Amino acid sequence: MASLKDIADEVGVSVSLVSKVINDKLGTTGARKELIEAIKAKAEELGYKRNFNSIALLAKRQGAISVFLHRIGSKGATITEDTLEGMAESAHKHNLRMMLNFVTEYDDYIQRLQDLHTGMVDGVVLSGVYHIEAVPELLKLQKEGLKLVSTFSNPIHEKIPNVGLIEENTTYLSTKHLIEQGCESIATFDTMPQRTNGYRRALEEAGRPVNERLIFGMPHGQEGFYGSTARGALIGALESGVEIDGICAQSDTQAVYAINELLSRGVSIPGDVKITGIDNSPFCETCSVPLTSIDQKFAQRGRLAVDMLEKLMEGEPVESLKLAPELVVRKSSI
Amino acid sequence: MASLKDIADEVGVSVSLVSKVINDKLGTTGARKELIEAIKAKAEELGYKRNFNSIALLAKRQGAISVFLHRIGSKGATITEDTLEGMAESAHKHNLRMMLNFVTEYDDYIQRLQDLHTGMVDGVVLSGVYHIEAVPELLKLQKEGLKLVSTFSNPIHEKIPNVGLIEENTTYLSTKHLIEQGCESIATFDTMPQRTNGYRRALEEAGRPVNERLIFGMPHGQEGFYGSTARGALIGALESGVEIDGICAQSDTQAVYAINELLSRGVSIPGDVKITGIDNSPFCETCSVPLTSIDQKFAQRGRLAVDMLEKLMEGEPVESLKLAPELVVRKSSI
DNA sequence: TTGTAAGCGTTATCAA
DNA sequence: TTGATAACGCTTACAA
Repeated sequence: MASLKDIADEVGVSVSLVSKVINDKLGTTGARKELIEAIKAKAEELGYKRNFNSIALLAKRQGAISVFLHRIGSKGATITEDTLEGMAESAHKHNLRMMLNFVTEYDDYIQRLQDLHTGMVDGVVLSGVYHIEAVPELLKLQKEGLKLVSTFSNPIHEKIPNVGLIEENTTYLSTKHLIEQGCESIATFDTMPQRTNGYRRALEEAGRPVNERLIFGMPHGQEGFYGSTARGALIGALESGVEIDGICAQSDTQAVYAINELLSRGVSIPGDVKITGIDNSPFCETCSVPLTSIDQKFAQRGRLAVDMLEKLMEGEPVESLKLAPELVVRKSSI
Repeated sequence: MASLKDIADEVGVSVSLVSKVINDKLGTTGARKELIEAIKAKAEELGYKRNFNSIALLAKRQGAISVFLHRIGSKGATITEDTLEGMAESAHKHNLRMMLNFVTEYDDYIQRLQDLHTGMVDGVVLSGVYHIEAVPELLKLQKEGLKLVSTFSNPIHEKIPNVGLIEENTTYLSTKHLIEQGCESIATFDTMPQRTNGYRRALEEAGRPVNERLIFGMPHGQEGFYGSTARGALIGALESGVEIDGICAQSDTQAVYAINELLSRGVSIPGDVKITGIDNSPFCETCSVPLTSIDQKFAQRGRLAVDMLEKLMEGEPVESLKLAPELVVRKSSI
C-alpha cells in the first residue's frame, strides 16, 4: 500500500508537501503548478489511499462504532436484518467501521458494554430489545465521552437520543384503512398497549363504538406476537359467536395464523373478513392471501441512527425523532 | 482514555516497561514484583485499554474486515441474522472491526468490491447469494494481498477457501428419518439438485424404489423455495391421485404451505402425512404443527469463516471445509 | 514556495 | 532488571 512517503520519495519532495497537495490544504500560499501535478499524478499511479488508522490515531478518534443488538421481532420478520442493512449503509457513507455485538442476556449486555471503553470505538448504537437496567452503565459511558444513540420505538432515557417510531400510528393506519374498506366489526389482538390505543383512536375518530369483545386479550411481551396464541384467541372469539368482518392484527404472524384459521373454516378473505398485519414481513407477499401490513421503517431508522451518531461524534447537537409507519396495501384487505 | 504513557508517568517507570508488563512479554528475565504489581494496579485504576489504531498502524494492518452479504433465504428464515451473529462473535474474539456490505445487485457488488482496493480492510468474507461473475475481480483483489474467505454451500473457486455445508445430507437426513418413522411414499419438491440427490440416496440405501411421480418439479432458484409454488405442486399431485404419506420439503416455507394445504383438506399431520423442512426457521416452533427441520449451522459457519480469515491474515494456511447439517425433530414427523 | 520536526500510542530491538 | 530509541503513516505549526 503506497504511503505519502513513497510519493514524496519518487517525486523528490517532502512528505508534508505531498500531504498538503493531496488534501488541498495549501492555504493562500500555494505550490508550483508542475509539482502539484507531479504529486497528483504519482499518487494516482501508485494507487495511493489514506491510512485510516494513522488518521484516527492523530485525530484521537477510532473511526469505528459499535452496534448493540438484542435480536427481536415476531419470528420470521426481518427487523434485525433491515436495521443492520440501514446502519451498514450509513456507516459505509461515513467511512465508519462497525463492531457488531449481538447480545442475548443482561449479563452479556453489561459485560460487552464494559469492553467498550476500550478506546476501540467512538460511539454506540443500541438496538433491538432494550435493557432498562443498563441505563446507569450507559450514562457512565456517555460521561466518559462515548457517544450514544438508540433505535427503540420509544426513547430509553432523555439523555440518549433515539430514532423511534410513532407506534400508535401502526394500528391507527390499518384500522382506519379497514374502516374505509367498509368493515363494521374490527377486532384486534391486544398485545401492545400503544398499538391497541391506535386501534381505539381510529375507531373513535370515525365515530364508531369500541366493542371490548373485539379486543382479544393476549400476553404482553414477545409471546403475545406468536401466531399460535393469536389463533387460540380468535377461535375462542368465533366460538363465542362474535361477529367479525375485519382484523387489525398487531403482528404479521398473528395475521397469517388468523388467515389460515379462517380459510380452514371456509371463510373467504378478503371477501368475508379483511385482515392487516404489522411488520411488512417478507412472507406478506407469499402467504395464502397476500397480507396488507405496516412498514416500520427499520432500514431507514438504522440509517438515521448512524447518521445521528456521526453528527454527535462531530460535536454537533442532535435530537430524538420519531418516524411515521407506512401502510402497505395487499390483497387481504381490499 | 488512559495511555501507556499515563501509567508510566504515574508509576514512575518507562513506557516500554509498562508495555511489557501489560502484555506479559517480560521474557525470561522478568521485572521486580512490586513494579509489576504497581503497573497492573495503575492500569486497572485508570481503566487502561489498548488503542487498536496504533497497534494496527504498527502491525501494518487495518484490524478490520469486510463482510459481503447478499441477503438470501427462504423468506422468513434467519439465515442472514444467524450468519452475522456467528461472524460478530468471532470478530469480537479477534478484536476485528467489521464493515458490513449488504449488496443486492451485481452492479452494486462490483462497485463495493472496488472500495476494497482502498486498503481499508485486511480481509473479506463473502456470504449469501454468490456472484460467479465477480470471481475475476475477487482474484485480482486477492493478488493485491487481500485475504478472502466465503461461506457458500459450495466453494465458488478453488483459490477462495470456503466454509460450506454438505448439502446432500440435508434431505438425506430427513428422508432417512421419514423412512424410519414408517413412511412408504415420500415426496419432495425438486428445487435444488444436491438436495434431490440426497433424497434419492436415502431411498436407495433403504432399498426403496424411487417413484418419479413423487418428485415434484419446481423452478430451480429462489422462486422454487416459495410456499405458494410448493402448494401448487402439491395440489397438482394430490389431484392426479398420487398416494403420499411423507413429504421431504426442501425449505421450511414449502413445508408450512404443504401442512396448511393438507390440514385444510382434512388430512392429519403427522397422523396421515409426516413432513420435514429445511432451514430450522423460527416459525418451525410456532406454525400449525411444529415442524421437523434441518439446521444448516449458519451461526457456526459464520464463526468459522471469520476464524479462518483471521488465520489467513496471520499468514497461516487454511483449507475449505464442509459442515454436516443436523436434524431437529418436532411434532410434524413423529 | 517548500521543508523540518513533533506528536498521536504502541511495540520491538538493543543498550545500559 | 529497566530504559532509550526507532518505527508505523499522517497532519500541522513553524522555520527556511
